[in-house]
Amino acid sequence: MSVNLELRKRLILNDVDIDASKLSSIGAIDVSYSKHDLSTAVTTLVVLNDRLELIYSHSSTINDLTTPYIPGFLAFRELEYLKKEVDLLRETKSHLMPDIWLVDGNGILHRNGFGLASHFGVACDLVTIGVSKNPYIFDCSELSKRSAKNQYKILMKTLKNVGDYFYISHPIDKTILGVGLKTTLESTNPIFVSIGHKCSLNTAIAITLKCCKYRIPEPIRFADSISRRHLI
DNA sequence: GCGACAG
DNA sequence: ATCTTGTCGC
Repeated sequence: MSVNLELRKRLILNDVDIDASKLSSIGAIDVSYSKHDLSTAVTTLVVLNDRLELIYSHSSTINDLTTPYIPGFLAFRELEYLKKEVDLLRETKSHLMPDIWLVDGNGILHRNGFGLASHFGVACDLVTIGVSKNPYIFDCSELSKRSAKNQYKILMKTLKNVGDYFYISHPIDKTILGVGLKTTLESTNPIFVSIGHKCSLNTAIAITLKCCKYRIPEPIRFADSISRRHLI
């Protein structure tokens, strides 16, 4: 908990050294879990070039997973594994270090304004964007949760073209935390994009869109499918 | 007590 | 997250 607060002080919410028009590479990391063996998981780091082609991947098996997943505390479970993969890349293939990272989880679109993508960005000093497939629900009571879900349903119907989005604000202070973004013409459900670290929301949206051939951005799709394959 | 809640 | 199954479309 004290670690989180120390990291949070260093969070940066605007573009730092990022020129979306001349991105050379983009990275992603994903963790897949075994259903049969609760202590086993696989972490996969991928690097894609500016044409969204896979140019590097590395996977590590976790055999002693003990931390459970608790909603709102994803970073508590996954951060150490993401950090390990980045440290390894820095040691062995530093010339492949991506300009920007997509993280499977939210950035500031979070109860404490500091989700996994932000933790990861600050802890490793990387430019990160948070991407999640499901809406983050702030509300606690069943009643307000249901109304929040209904709100999302209504907002989803307003998305018509690729690149359309709706803002998601903090339920109390109303600050903008992220967007629900339509990434392909075919997809009914948006993805949820937020600032991770050292990146503005507009840049996060633009880069995420550039990465989408399908609903889920290519870097995350690659990391997800490779880590899942390693698990078998 | 049980299920739901980014993954 | 994980599992299954089926269905549609290229």
